[in-house]
Amino acid sequence: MPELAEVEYYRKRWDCGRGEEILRVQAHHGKRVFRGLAVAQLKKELTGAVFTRSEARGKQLLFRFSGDRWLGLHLGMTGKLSAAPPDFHPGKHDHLVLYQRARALVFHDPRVFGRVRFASQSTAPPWWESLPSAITSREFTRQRLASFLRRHRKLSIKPTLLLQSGFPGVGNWMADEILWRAGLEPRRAAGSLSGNEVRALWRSLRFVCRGAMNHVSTDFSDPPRGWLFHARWKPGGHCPIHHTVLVRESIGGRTTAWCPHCQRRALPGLCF
DNA sequence: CATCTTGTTACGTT
DNA sequence: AAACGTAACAAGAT
Repeated sequence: MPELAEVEYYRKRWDCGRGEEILRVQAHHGKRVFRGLAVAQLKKELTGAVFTRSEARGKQLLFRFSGDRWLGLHLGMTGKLSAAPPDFHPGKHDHLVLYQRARALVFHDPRVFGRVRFASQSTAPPWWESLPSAITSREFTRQRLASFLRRHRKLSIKPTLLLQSGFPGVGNWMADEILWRAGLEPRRAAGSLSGNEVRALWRSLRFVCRGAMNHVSTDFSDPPRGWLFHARWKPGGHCPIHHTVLVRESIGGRTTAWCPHCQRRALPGLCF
């Protein structure tokens, strides 16, 4: 479930524990979220460490602790972070719990597609450092977008937007929202976009990412009225602009909702 | 009960 | 060598 803004929302759920020591770590070796990880070492090295700060990049989360300890989290499809009272008893899907004096920091993930990483080193771990720059950053230029689309020219634009190496944080609902606003058919090949269409896509990417961060990341409220978000999951949902019935189909293996009126090749697009 | 899912990755093919 | 398409992973909702 969590995309860009939801991930940022969950990151902040642990902010209340900043500056405080981890007294005890609850983690069960063998749970899927710990795949490839030495859980005993994580427990040992995080115990006694002070949680200092955290950051989100796309769907990736990195929590820093004193003593050069780094905890990486990915929330997968159903992951959530929360702060609970210090006497919290973990349930079946509470895979990692960091106990502090005043609270418990909980990582909960029923579907177990999420992932925990851990590193003990003076600089941020390599997997973090090599993440692409944010869509809302200065580095995300139209030229960079165009070259990414060229590299994946045979792939439909919808699954292209889901590639985290190019569009960090974009998930299924954001991709549909972005294409709708850019006026692009989701099945178009990434390499088939004209200059104007690339420009529209770039603007739409920035608009949707900024909007999602502003509206969703602080309190998990829904995006504003008029966003496709509100219509896309209802069968028979209507385009917020033209009230056309949305098409729902699987594209690149994911359910896609789109407006056959707005998202047509002959139209200039830009339903802002 | 069958089918669906807002994410990623492994694997075989192009 | 890269890019591409598909299946697989798991559990809960409908």
